Amino acid sequence: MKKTTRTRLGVPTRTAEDWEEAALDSIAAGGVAAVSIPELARALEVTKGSFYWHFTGLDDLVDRAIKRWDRLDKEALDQVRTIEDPAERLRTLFAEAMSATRAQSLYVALAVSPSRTIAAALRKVSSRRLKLLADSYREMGMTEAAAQHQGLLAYSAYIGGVHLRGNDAPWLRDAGDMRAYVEHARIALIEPARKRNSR
Amino acid sequence: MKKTTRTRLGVPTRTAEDWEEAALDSIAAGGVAAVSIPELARALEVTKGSFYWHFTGLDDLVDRAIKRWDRLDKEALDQVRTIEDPAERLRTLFAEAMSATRAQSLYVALAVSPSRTIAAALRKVSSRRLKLLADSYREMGMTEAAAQHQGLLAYSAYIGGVHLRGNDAPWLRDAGDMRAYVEHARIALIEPARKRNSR
DNA sequence: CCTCTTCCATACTGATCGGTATTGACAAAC
DNA sequence: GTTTGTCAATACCGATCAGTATGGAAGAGG
Repeated sequence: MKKTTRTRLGVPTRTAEDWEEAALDSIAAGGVAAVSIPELARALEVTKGSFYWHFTGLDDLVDRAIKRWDRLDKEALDQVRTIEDPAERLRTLFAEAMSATRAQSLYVALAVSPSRTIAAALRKVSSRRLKLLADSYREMGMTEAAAQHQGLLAYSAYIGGVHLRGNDAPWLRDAGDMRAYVEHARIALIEPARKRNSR
Repeated sequence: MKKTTRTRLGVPTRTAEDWEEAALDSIAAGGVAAVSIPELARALEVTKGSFYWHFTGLDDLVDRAIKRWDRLDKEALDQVRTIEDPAERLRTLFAEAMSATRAQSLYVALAVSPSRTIAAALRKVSSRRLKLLADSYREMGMTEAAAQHQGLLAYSAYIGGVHLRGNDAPWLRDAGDMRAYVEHARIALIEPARKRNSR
């Protein structure tokens, strides 16, 4: 037993993380504009009284939720970073993009936000992923410039893959076709970097 | 002199197209949730009284605005379709993605909408672009399956490119670097299709 | 058992939105 | 000049939102 969670009438009390998680769900579903305190309160089965105990206001919630997303993304990326073979690492990253997790939906949802702070957080996450991609290509023997560009291209394909999975698109519905496509993408985006110093 | 536009106190009266255009601007800037009748009215320098003369309600406006976007996208694509060389056609498409027009921003903004009708419109536009891409690759000698997958990959890079340009990202700020990247993408996404029947 | 802290409920305010109804001003047609 | 149709201003309604203020119930610690 670790930290004993506080309870109230049997059920555990809501934490700030609960609100942040609910906010991230809302953002992923309908964008930052869709985050509504009463709606989140209904989802958490509490009232606004709880919210304003944990947060100073809506901006506070959004900020901390995005910081949380940033942290989760970093952890997921650090996990991928442990894969030593750069080619396998790249393949894992791309396959992850086609799995359509909430983290991916969050990215596209935040991409259309006019907020400056959100745009900054987005740049931070993008930079991290771009760096991992470029590093991987560099490890495979590409020159600095080529690795940068190839990283940008792979990242574009990554984001585009998230889009393709969204909106229950009719493409790649079949699991076999999906595997074939991922293999196609691997050949197109990873294979050319093998044993080739530049382009 | 073509159709004499109606005027009022010297200034021309607002048309439904004016409202649709303003709505598309709002959608591109902040998503469908950002479309607000009072705000659009302020931008057009009229009041809601004008809006409800042209439209039955907010849904009506959004529907017709998206139909307009669909039409504009089709026209832009038909223009590209006139390019006879498939390789040059593909290069034009990709360069267009990196120009970050409003049409591109609209795509990503609509991608996070939970609406069914918007998702349907998005699939329609995507299918059209995917078809053009796959057709181009097929013309270059790729097999049906390879052309499909390569079209998906190019489309992903296309969408990702729009993302990269958005949010005033720090990548590819320099015009020279941008050209170098587009060239890199061309080599990676178009060149492999030359004189190769399959993959 | 008593007290203090934690967490939430309730009740309010002001602002904004979508939508309706009504009226009014201007332009064009006659 | 009169009429008719087009477009917009104004006023209003109900709903929903962010935010505040305050009271209260339950758990934790003594």
